[in-house]
Amino acid sequence: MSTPPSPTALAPIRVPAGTTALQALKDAGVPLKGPDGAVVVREVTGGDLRDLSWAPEADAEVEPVPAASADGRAVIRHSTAHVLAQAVQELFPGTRLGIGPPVENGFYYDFDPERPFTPEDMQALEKKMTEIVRAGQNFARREISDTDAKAELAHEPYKLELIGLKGGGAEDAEGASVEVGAGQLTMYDNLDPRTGERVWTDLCRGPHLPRTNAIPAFSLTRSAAAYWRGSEKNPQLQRIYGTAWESKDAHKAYLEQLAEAERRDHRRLGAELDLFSFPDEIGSGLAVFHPKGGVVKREMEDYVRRRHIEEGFDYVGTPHITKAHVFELSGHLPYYADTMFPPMELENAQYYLKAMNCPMHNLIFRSRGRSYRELPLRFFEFGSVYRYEKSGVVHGLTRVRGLTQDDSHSYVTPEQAPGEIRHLLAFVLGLLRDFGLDDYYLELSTRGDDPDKQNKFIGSEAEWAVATAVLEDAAKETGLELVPDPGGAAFYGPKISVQARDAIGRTWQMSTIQYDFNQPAGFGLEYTSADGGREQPVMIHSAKFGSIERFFGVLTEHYAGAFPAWLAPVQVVGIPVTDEQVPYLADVALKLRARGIRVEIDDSDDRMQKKIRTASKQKVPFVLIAGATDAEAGAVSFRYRDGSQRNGVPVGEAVQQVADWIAARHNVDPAADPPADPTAEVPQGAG
RNA sequence: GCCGCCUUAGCUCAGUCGGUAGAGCAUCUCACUCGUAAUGAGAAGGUCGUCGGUUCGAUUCCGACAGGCGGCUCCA
Repeated sequence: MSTPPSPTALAPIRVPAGTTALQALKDAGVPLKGPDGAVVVREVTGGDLRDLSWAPEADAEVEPVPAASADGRAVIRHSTAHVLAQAVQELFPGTRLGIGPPVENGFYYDFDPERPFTPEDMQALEKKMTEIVRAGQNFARREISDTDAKAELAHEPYKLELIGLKGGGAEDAEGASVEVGAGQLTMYDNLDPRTGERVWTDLCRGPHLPRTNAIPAFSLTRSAAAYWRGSEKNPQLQRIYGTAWESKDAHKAYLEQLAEAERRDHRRLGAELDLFSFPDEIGSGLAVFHPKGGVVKREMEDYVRRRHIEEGFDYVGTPHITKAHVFELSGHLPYYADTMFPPMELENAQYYLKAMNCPMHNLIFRSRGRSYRELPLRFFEFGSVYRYEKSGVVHGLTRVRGLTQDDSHSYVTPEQAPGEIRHLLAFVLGLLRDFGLDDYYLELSTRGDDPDKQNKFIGSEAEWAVATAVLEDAAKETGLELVPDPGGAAFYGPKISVQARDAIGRTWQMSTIQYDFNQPAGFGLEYTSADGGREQPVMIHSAKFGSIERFFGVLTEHYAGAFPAWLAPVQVVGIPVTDEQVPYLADVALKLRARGIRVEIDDSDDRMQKKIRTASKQKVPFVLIAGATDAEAGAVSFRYRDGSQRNGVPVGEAVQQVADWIAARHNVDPAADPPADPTAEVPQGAG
């Protein structure tokens, strides 16, 4: 009698003809029990996910996939999406089906219902889904000819469209391949476990769990509209999102992660911590920074200004509005006129609020003759730009209509470009580390090869190839993960962007470095080379924070408002045990201020416990408490942000400790240990 | 921009099946002087997002607009 192999480390199993994969696994002694032990299988020979109800016609090899893996979760989620669709069609007969793929952390299914779903509908659907899951219906795979499928799906126009796209390079449609695949069409029937009767059916390439009751845990999360096949030109369907996991614990952990993300939401923390707001009177997407947010912003700006000067940048300044002509020269206007604030007419000229700074820097470059000896020439400024983001996309500080870029442009000879890009990459990565973001990867955005998108890009194919190679080489040298982003380049050139993962595993696009050979041509930029000839420089755009506002928002969420001491709006709060100690603490505060430390004394009428609570809710890094005992001893008592304490610290030592911790940036911050993300996983595709 | 939902005090929210509103926190006042996350009492605070319509009467019903939220599309 052999020990049943573990599902995670099992050799391929032979499935004899005429046997189901399920039976073969049972015969091989693979444990197939209860929802938490759900096992799914993969056909090794085809490299394609298949399901347990599949009966191969000839010998085939299958291997189990652990439920707690990306593949296993995809199967669970896709099966749950089917259950959702079944529930929708039972409760809302006549609803047409779109597609229902697994996505990161869950799944969705698109529907064309009589009317949009309400929150009450969602509850009813979740209940119906639970019934279907409990019923333990079998998912049965059935191969079908195109003709038969079309007949069977005559009442499902969207499915018919998918069949029409089959094999014709239709994998572009988000998730469409999940439904139809490339060759043989398959239908999945849900069978009543007692009667074997078909209760529901859907066009799908699979794979699925063996039975609906192999879905361990799921819930519906939200509903929203989505364009059919992802195009604005198509009608909108109603999309229902849900999540499904291999165990109740994993499901719970995910829901807790969502709650944690909500607690960290910078829009909520911005109000709670009095950092910034968005007055309606000013307009959507236009932030104002309050004094406390102003401190954080100023620390960020001071840091990045100092670093640019250290790295050899020249600090320049340019106006907020300009005649249209500069954006014609730069080539931006045809692409972005719609997303810029509309022009102002003045004295027969059109003035635009600037939406980017590069053209202005080009004019500084062009203001006099330039020599190769000056290169690399590096301009930097905090450039405020205004972009008319569509109303539906404005989001807190991360997507605004008025923003400040820490924008720089390096003008270099083509030979200097690789070195400059390496230099910029090192600069950017060091900056992110100093702000506590040390988990990141790079994305290389190129023009790609989608023929529909090529007219967006200017410049020759050869120039693009050179630019892309330079960026790619520099990116590879960092040793960081490099993810391709075909089609994602700027119209004037390819770019590298740094994607940083925050404390709870979400990724944010931060800094960008862009290689541009087009604007120097448009502006007629040139320098005199060593042999007296005229050469065209390459310009390299880079923004380290990207936008100050956006970086601020991401930092707020990364730290959940508990900024490292050097960034904290208030670094120290002094709390007297009784009013008697106010003058004593005021004296301590003077010593701290002399070291440039931001300190406040809470001399309100509240009790000290309340003051501690207030300081704690404001996420102040250091609370210094002084009572009669401390005052007599010339000491203070620390209460750190994590709740730990250190009593009776001599004032001189206390001041030094605070100063040291601030100088050390994030590394020694007592609250710099955010909870680990239990559900992090590699993002997965829709198929 | 598109679809859906939402907008009541500074904040978080009750409430009015159409007869102009209430709590907690915050604020202010007074008392309390207290050793590591909420002392007590009192006061003040709202033309119920804006404009229009229906109605004897609209915060409530309808419409438009503004702003917000969740997605989609977009993101130089």
